[in-house]
Amino acid sequence: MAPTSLSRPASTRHPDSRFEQRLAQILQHATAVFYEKGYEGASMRDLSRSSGMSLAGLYYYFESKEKLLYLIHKHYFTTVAQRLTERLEEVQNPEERVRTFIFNHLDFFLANHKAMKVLSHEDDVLERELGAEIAALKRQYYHSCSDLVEALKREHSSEFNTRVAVLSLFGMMNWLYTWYNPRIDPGADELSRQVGDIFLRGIRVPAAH
Amino acid sequence: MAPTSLSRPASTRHPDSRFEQRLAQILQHATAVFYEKGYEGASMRDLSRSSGMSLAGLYYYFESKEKLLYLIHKHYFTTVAQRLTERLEEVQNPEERVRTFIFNHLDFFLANHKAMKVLSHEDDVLERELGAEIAALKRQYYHSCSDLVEALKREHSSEFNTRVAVLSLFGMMNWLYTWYNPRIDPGADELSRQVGDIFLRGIRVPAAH
Amino acid sequence: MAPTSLSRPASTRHPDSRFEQRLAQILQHATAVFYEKGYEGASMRDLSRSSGMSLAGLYYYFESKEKLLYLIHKHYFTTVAQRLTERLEEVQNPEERVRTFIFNHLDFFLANHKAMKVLSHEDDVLERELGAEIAALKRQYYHSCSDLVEALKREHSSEFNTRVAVLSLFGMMNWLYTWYNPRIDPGADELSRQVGDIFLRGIRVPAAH
Amino acid sequence: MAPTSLSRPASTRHPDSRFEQRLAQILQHATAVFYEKGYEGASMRDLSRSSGMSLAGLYYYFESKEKLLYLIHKHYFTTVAQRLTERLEEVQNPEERVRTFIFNHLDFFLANHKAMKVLSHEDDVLERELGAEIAALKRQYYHSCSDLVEALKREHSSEFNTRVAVLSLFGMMNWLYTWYNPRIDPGADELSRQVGDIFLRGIRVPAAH
DNA sequence: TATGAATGAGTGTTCATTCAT
DNA sequence: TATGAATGAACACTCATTCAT
Repeated sequence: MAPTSLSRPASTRHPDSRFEQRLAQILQHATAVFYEKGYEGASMRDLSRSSGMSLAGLYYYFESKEKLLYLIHKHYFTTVAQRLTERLEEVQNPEERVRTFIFNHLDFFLANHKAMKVLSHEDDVLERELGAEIAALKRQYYHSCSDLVEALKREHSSEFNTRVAVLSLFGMMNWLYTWYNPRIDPGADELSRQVGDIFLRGIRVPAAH
Repeated sequence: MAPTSLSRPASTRHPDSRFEQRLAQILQHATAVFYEKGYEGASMRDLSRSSGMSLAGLYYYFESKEKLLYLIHKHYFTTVAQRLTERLEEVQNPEERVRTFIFNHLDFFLANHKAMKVLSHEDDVLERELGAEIAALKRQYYHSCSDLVEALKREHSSEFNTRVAVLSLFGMMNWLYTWYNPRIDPGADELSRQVGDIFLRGIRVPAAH
Repeated sequence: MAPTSLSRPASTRHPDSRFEQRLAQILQHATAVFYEKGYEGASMRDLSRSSGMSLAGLYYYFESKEKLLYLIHKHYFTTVAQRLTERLEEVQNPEERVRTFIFNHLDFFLANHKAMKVLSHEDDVLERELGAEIAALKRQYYHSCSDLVEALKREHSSEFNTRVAVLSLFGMMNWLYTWYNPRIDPGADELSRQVGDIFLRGIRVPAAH
Repeated sequence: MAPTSLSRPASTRHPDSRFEQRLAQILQHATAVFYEKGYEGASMRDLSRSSGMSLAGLYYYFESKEKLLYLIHKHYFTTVAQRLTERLEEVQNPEERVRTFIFNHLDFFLANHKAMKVLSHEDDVLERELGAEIAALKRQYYHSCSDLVEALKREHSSEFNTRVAVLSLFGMMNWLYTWYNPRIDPGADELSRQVGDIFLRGIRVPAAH
């Protein structure tokens, strides 16, 4: 995890320093609190309590509550996108590549479900530069999915509205945070197979001619 | 729209009185504000400003900010469910009935997109009795969809996890609030056709034997 | 009960009119509410609720919350003082006259214990003219007691600080509202005998020479 | 003065720390404000003004207005009871022990008359646990007086209602806050002698036989 | 005679944040 | 590296009161 702009001058940090480790812990606690109470509903006092650090102490690690949310967004988005890249390197078949995207997303989603609710739910609270940066990350992630779907579409000579299809797929996946229950619902493997089935069968539309 | 428990004794109200009308206006303004800022992020002062009524004056119409959110939830959920019932009366074919559900939902969604974001986004902030009542409404709505899908499944002798399928469908539809853009995306008719296509094709899974 | 200055022009009132009766009822309800919550702690809404009259309606009968407290003070003080006058007319013996004062006070106190708590407890909240008028009433009542004690003192040729003695007597009597329990404590007759015993024995101090 | 439950963890406090000192100062200011305006009538803003600390700053020292009143009650009650214990250690004679109680009470009362008005006047506003704890303290204090009076009663073989007598004594003493004027009334020594005279002579009732 | 509707000022309390240490 | 102490601004909500009807 490598947050880019922190309150401390960059020159005094080195990767995986105690600073980074401590910050990562705080981010975890904060994620849990935002998960429970939402970003607006959570107070810095809540974060202080959950992390065991004093209110003032927290400000050594990030400069504002909003920046903290930014760091969370950035960390998880960077991570999920990076894993995706790694996994796609080993897959060539267009349909398998889409399935890989879905599996990667859901696998990460279920393993980090608190963070993923935060990312899904607190999508538009970041403002200005911070918001723009995260939005760019998301756009990029969206396009990496969109590209995979387009490739498949070409292979199948299908006809459908890619934008609607891809965003519907994101809807199926991101809405999970409202209903997924690990005790009764399938795990990442089976779930991504089922969602993949619905989506892939769903878009196999022979072009009309 | 008929809010159930208000500060005034029920006996002094009659349907569509000035009181009800004024409350309905306030609900509209409040919906717009919650849409913009979220429930937690919106202050009663924001509501006062947007509705043109004094802060104290608002409390004549509802007893708390939470009750206001409850009234919004209740109004829109009741309405969408009622329209569904009406529309389903005229449709017999199982597949058409599922398509009717989708169209009804998206039609209402797009016509009341601010409210629908509020309903989707502020799903779990209502507590205790208020929350339980709305949750019951939502469960009922979910089951009405689930029943339609089950009927179709029987007809097609398909095999799939109904729960996952139905909640994926809700995901496709409810996630709309994060991306739908009336200038570039299709209207309710076409959109519900496309979503319906993906979903219905997606679940047409012949039973293995 | 004849309050002196009300919001309605005097010319339109006549004694025991419906207006006076309604006001008297409101005063009773208000007394009960002030007894429970204190003057500052009670809201006009509480009074509205307890009297069954609308918030705005109350203002037809008195012009402010403070004036209402004034009316209560005035009514009860006038009444207890008037009864005292009547009772003293039939008693000549100095000691008996002091006992009559005590009995009159306690008899009234126990019969109107809610009001008496209000009078005792909300002693200094009335301001300016209103406060001055009630203070004058109380001073007069104090002096009527003080005079009786002075008369007795002369008869017995006792020596003691009259002010301290009389105010101690008032203390014994007015403090009652904090502890009197009708189920275990004696009634007005016996209680005033006991308090009278303590006080009268207590001040029978032969002058030193 | 050792408040029991504060917002800071007990482990980080040590007796007479700056925190305790500052809290004690605030308690003094608050006592003066409650004395002037009553508990309900005083606002947190009044306390802020009188103590020279910001409104929000006050909440660092106690968690609510009610808790503040509790701390005041507790401090003064604990102190007066403790002094009583010390003074009684040196007195054996039953009558002198009652006189010691009276002197101790009035001495403290006059030296802390603002606080004592608050304790007398805001007797029943504390609720639940807080109220119960203070009520227990008061009951204990009442019984320590009652025991002394009982002892005297046995010695004199007197007959009187102890409860009425003791509560009358408290009435004489606690009512002081409504009338005591240091410029014209006697000091603690003389005043407690006079009150003691009235009370002790008052209860010297030979048993009837 | 009484009230529904409304309000400005105020309530107790919490907010994210700062700064000396 | 971390915190105790403090703050101005804001929070949801209630206050006594008014006024057209």
